[in-house]
Amino acid sequence: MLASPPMVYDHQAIERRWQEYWERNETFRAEVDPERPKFYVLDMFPYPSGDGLHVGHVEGYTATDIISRYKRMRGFNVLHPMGWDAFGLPAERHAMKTGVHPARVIENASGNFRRQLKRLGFSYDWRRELSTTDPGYYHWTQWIFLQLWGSYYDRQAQRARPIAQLPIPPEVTAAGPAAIARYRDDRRLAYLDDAPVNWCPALRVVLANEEVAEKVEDGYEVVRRPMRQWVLRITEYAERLLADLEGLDWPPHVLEIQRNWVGRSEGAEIDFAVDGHAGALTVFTTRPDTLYGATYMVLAPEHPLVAEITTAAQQAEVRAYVDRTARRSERERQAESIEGKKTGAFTGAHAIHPLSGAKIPIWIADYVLLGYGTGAIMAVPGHDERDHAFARAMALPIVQVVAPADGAAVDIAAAAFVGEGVAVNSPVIDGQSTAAAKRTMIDHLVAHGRGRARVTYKLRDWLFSRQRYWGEPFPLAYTPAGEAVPVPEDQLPVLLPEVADYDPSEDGEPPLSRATAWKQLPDGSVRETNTMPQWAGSCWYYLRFCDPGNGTLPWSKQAESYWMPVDLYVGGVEHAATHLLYSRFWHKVLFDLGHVSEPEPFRRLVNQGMILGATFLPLDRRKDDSGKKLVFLPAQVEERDDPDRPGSKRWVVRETGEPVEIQWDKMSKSRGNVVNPDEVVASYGADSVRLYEMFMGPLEHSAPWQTEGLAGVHRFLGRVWKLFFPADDGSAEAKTPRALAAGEGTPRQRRLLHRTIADVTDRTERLSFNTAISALMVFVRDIVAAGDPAADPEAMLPRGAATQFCLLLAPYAPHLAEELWSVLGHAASLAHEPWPAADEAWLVDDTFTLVVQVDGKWRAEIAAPKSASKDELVALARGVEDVAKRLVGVEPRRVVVVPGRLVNFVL
RNA sequence: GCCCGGGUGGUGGAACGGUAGACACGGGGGACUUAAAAUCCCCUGCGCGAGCGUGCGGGUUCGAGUCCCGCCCCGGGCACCA
Repeated sequence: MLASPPMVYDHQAIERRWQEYWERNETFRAEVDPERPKFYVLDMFPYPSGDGLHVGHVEGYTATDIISRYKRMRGFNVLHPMGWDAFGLPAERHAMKTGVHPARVIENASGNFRRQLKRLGFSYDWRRELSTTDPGYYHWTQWIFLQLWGSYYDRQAQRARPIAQLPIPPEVTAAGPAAIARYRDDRRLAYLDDAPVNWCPALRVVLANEEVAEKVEDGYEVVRRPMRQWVLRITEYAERLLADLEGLDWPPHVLEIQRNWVGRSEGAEIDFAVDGHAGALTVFTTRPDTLYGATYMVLAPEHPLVAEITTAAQQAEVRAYVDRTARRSERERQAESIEGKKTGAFTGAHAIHPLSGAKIPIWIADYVLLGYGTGAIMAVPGHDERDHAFARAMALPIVQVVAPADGAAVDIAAAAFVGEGVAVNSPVIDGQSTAAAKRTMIDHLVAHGRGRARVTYKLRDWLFSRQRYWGEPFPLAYTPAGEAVPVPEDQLPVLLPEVADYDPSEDGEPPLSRATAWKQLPDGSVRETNTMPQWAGSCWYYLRFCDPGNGTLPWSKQAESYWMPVDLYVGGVEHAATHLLYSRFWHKVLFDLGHVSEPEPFRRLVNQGMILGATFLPLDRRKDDSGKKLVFLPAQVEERDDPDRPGSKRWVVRETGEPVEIQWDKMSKSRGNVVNPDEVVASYGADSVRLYEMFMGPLEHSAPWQTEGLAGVHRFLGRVWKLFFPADDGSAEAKTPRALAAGEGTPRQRRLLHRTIADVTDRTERLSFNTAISALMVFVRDIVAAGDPAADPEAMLPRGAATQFCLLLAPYAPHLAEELWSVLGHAASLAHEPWPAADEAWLVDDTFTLVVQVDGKWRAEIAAPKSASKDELVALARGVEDVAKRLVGVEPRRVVVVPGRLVNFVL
């Protein structure tokens, strides 16, 4: 239970007063102002869940709020908005359970979030609040979808263009309008595809590749099944999504995830003739230098050539294998095969080796994936582990074509040699290093028309439709002939209709398909009944924040070019492969089409760490009756003296006295270890919560939530208060503030003040909030000396120092800072006051602490004048008794003098 | 397996190549109080000590937590992607 700490000052009243003041005065209202430099600080906007905020959310929001407030005081025009990513499954599932419309669910939840955020004093411009579920918002989500649908990728120019500019080949034109339409549809950035998708039967929804891992981790089954779905051609942007990471100030970790996800690899395409058939079988390989080692070919079982080339004798076997593969889940397929258990079937057909002319058998096997490269490989068992395993299983020949550069012998029959080395048994490239051999081989293939250099990517196109209710409707309908036709822009938005039942059918028929009146259009066409995934709304919300009220455009050119890009974006790392990739993709499409002015949306990205919550485990880790691990929640335990170790405490279960061990985990409702900010704000105050979350450690680090730490910063704020009201004992007369000395105080006080200004400024810039707070603590500890103010000016608080301290404190503890600012006699908020400037003259002392070392070991420290020459410093150092003693009878080989730092005698 | 981070007191964490451990929590002692709470002050890396100390072993340097090489461990990402 949260015990209320003693109250040094009335934080509740102060917080209420200033939150009302800010709201009434629209203190944080942001408007485009070309005269002033802008700064755009963005939080990853939350999904407004019914559980409300927990203290984990608050960490990132506090960081962005500190920067927002700081930048305002530095003269920047700051855009700092907040909104709701409110489409998605949880609201819909809640609706299914309770019958409450998802829109109501979201309205309640976002109202609660808004209240909680305001209570923490965050300086959002609430006039810009938006929800992705608002028709005025998803109007433009639909509009962007139509931009994608209405564009193709010009590979020559490496950019998207309107589909009307797509050159139509004469033979297509000759074939008539239907052929032209099909030609265009095949090239649009949004297209319909029948390919197998990731279907989650329990959730009754398809998943994007990026989402599969997470759902599987959550225990859901995901199977592949063919469905006709909208897909976005993100793969066209693979190279740019990769290359443009270069200029971004993002955490290395996130850059790595994105690079991995795009998965670029360089290699070659090689054409193999198929014996007895026209046309070629093209493979992709990253090791064209091993071409002479290809002893067989493998096609993915789904490869279109399989049916064509399989011989009569092999038909039955091949068909059985293809069926078997289709029925097994991706996971089943992979699990066995990765262990080295390779399966496959021989097609009976043979390929002609493009260099040796040898006939090599063509197999099918599920270790080759249709979706990557060309869906076919040349198998080089000598130098690829997977091919090696397969060759051994099927008794296929293994030959060596690469040898280790150091001449070591390798047993190619026992294991593949996958390293680089020197080409052997390869007439065209014998003796060449792997790198050179790759180049030579590609040149050779090009010269003979048998291949070409090629880059492939792991990134797949983005599956974009969902069989759910609570999402954006697609702005498209199908004519009776089955042609997809866009809803005219002037008829947007396509509103989400009311339905009786939110559940899709078992086979994936979306709930909107039962909204018959809605889906049936007067002209006989039928609306698309899938909806967009939750990512759609979050792909561009940062753009809408620039101009949220615009009723005629998604954003004005003026607002976009002024505010964008986002200067600082703070959020969780869990969006590294999804949201951040998707929105970069959309942004680039919008850039190509001239709707935005820069190719990347987020200049700087920071991932805040997790705040961990406590649960308690019995020492024997026993399970409860239902077989689950037994855990105790913070409310069930308390700290008591440990009888085994006097003087220290341990955690015990309150009722039984059983000792338990503390365990820190990510906060989650199901674990029961969530800390609600409302509770801690009520007892310690918003400023304490903000300060504590920042003081826990670097923003990127995860850290455990500990009430003792919260009490620590709470005490600090109490000391700040007592700096201004030293006698405050709650009585009325004590409410008079401390008498202030004029000016900035004694030299010592001035040095401390300007040191504090310099440190807090530098550390805030570096987002090193924990150390900035520590500088504030040092100031409060040292600014006023103990003693009699009448006799000792050091015991007075100088007005100048008090004033500037308020400003330094303001980004961190804005309520208290505003209150003290007004105590100092200011009528208006300090939110737009200029940030204090450190006076260089007070940063440099006229003396400094000179460290004297002998042989690099610390021996003494003495005060030395800053102005002293090197020789004078050495003389001073030699004068130190302990040093002189050590130098008796020895002349140092060398004397190192670092002015302002140290003297080191090297013997 | 490959690729990124990271290993500093009892704890969270500080340290432009220049006094390792700022600041805070926890712990110990004291002041105030009839008493307690709250508050304030002092001590608190290890070692009785010379000294020793930033995961381990080398190296560069007058000087290394920081730079280089080789390991170990922890966290994360990717992985049948040819």
